[in-house]
Amino acid sequence: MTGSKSLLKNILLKEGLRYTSQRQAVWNELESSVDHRDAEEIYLHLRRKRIRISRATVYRTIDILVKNNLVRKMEIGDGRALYEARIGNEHHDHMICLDTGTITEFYNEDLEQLQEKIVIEHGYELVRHVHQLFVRPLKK
Amino acid sequence: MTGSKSLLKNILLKEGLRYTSQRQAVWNELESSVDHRDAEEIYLHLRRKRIRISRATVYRTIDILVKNNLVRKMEIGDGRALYEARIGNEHHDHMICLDTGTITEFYNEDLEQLQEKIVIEHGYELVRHVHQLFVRPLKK
DNA sequence: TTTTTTAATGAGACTCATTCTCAATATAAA
DNA sequence: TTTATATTGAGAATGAGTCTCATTAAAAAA
Repeated sequence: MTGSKSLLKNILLKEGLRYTSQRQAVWNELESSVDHRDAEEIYLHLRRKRIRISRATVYRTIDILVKNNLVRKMEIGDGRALYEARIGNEHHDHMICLDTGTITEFYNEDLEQLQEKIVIEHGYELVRHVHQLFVRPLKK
Repeated sequence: MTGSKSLLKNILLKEGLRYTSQRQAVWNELESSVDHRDAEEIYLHLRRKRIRISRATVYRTIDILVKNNLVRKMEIGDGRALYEARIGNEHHDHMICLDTGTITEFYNEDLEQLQEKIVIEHGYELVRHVHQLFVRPLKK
């Protein structure tokens, strides 16, 4: 059994859910891609590969993966949500180029610590955060 | 003519748009509230006050206000967009309590500067950003 | 002022991502 | 195997937001 297969199986087990080929297919799809994909793309790509799956199942599976931290959900304000596997993928935030749509990942330790500090000063603990920088190329 | 009335008029003038009672009503509604409201709330509140307006006009007016920096749009991931007037309201980001839904505004100069720095290091300039901290009350 | 021009509005149809329903199917426990 | 029940698929439903187009109302022109 491959690593990714047992990873998914363990999570489904922990959640008391059944292991199905559809759930594995969605996870494979996300895990094997470095891009940020939306649900429809995942659905279409699986169908193109002759995998029998419905949109509903794609959405339902993504929910499970997100709740179990295998996948991160991001919304960039155009109505759709994009997803990326967290596996082999350190925490990072996103920079979105308004000219080209290019998404660049960034990570800054000072920023992370500053967030923690701000939250604690307000009497809270940080659960998660959304940090998106909408940018344009610097013209020289 | 009150300040807020001439403010709106000036913006509509600049944009080559007409001044209407509906546009004024939407702006009044946003400007007089400190809360973060969604379009439906604004629509219902105006209707309750016997103001003749349609949902379409509420959305169309909010777009104008957002484009002209009178109003800030924020999406917290539940599908709706929330709006707040920028007037008498310094730039800030949001901390959203997952237990109570309470939205706390925060501002931190170091954070702002760090963002600018990160973006420049990647060869971009910052146009706008979304920074939301999802939190829970600290238990002692 | 009154008329004319044309932008804005309202009602409801439409879109699009996502969620729901429920009969059929497949998993895994017995 | 059989049984109990979780999962699936197809398509209906939802809900925020957008679009259409006939009607109305600003404001420019007369």
